[in-house]
Amino acid sequence: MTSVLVCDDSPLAREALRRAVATVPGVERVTTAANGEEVLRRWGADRSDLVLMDVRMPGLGGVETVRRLLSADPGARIIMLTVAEDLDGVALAVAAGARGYLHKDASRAELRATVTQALADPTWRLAPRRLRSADMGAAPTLTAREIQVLEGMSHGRSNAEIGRELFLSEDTVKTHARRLFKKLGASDRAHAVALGFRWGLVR
Amino acid sequence: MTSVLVCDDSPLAREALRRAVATVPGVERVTTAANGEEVLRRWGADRSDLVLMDVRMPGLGGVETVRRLLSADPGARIIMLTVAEDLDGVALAVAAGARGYLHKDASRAELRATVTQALADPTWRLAPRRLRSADMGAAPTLTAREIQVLEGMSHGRSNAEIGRELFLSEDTVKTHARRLFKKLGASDRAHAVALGFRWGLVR
DNA sequence: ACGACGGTCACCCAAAAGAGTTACGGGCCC
DNA sequence: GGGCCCGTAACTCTTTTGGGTGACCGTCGT
Repeated sequence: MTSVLVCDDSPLAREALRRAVATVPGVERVTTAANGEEVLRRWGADRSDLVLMDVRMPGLGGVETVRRLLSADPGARIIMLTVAEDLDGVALAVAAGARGYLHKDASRAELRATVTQALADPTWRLAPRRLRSADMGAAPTLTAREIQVLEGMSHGRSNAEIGRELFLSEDTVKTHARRLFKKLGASDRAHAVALGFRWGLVR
Repeated sequence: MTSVLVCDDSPLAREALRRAVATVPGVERVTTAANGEEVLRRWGADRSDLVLMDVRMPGLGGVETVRRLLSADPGARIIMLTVAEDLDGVALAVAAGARGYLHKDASRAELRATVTQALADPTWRLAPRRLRSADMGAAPTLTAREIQVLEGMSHGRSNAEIGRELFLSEDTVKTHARRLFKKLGASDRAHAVALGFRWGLVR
């Protein structure tokens, strides 16, 4: 009987997650909880094979819940859910023993792939090197050039100035800019800079 | 009654800090806060002799919290906590009036020594010249409106979109934008967003 | 009562940005 | 050898931005 426990304080997110997880092949039961306390209570009576849990929750936070759950049951498999702003929390949760994490913007396919993998392989863990705060979650991978251009933007330089600085034509800078916008999902340079900060790509 | 206030958004780090600080000779009480807002709220009712605060926090950033705390109470003694990557943030916080900083991987002995020193000598400051890299004096004060506009920019919205969102004309948004650029010393919106992140004005 | 400041809006104008498209050479991986 | 990605560059065209300026109305403090 393969069962998964989904925990999120938002009823909407919880329900969406429940439905998504229920479509994963092999999953026979999905239970839900609204907070860390409920997860721990439920765990006493009924252990699931996998727990999906939001990092940020009222009351017992996600990290603290991971700690307690693992001290009660060292074999528990936990995947954290997170939003971009929460990189520190994810790092702590993984340090505390969570197996991996999913960005809340992850596609349904991504979620299903991760859950499938975690269920199939009880030893599965996210490769630790991917947990550097800079490329956590669905962190887009920018090339060195793109990061240089993004940094130029974050210092208030125009495309022409960035070009002079990097010995490139302005047109080339604009090409890099367009590509990095696309990768980051940014609508303009201000947005790109903000996302760069949020992803830890620039400082 | 010597008391210390510890502020970190991560419960794990907060608790570890609390325990470490509690072992410092002379410290009789350690209170905790999870974010900048809580520090400010708590400060109204109950002033501690020393504040240890993370630079990076959700909500009010560490730098902005330092500014507000000191404008409420110029005598407040604040030590910033940081990870290695955050040197600019530390420099800004110290420029804003924090007395010094501690690396998060500082040994417990180092932490205790620094806390002891800060408590013993109310005038203690980290040698300021060591932190000049990003120094630019006083932190800019943006109005609520200006911060709203800056936030809009950080989410990739155009001036017209920000206007619709805030029920303002585009021209008014542009006026706010021009003014906040001036205050921040920004050359364009991307630069303004970057400075907003560096000052802890937005996230 | 006066001035400073903040919020609102408008107009003009030049510069910059961004989207779309094409193109070519160099690595790198199957 | 054929993709695929990266870096480079150019072209056109539309939209947006940013600077300058002026103006009116509140509020707050002196």
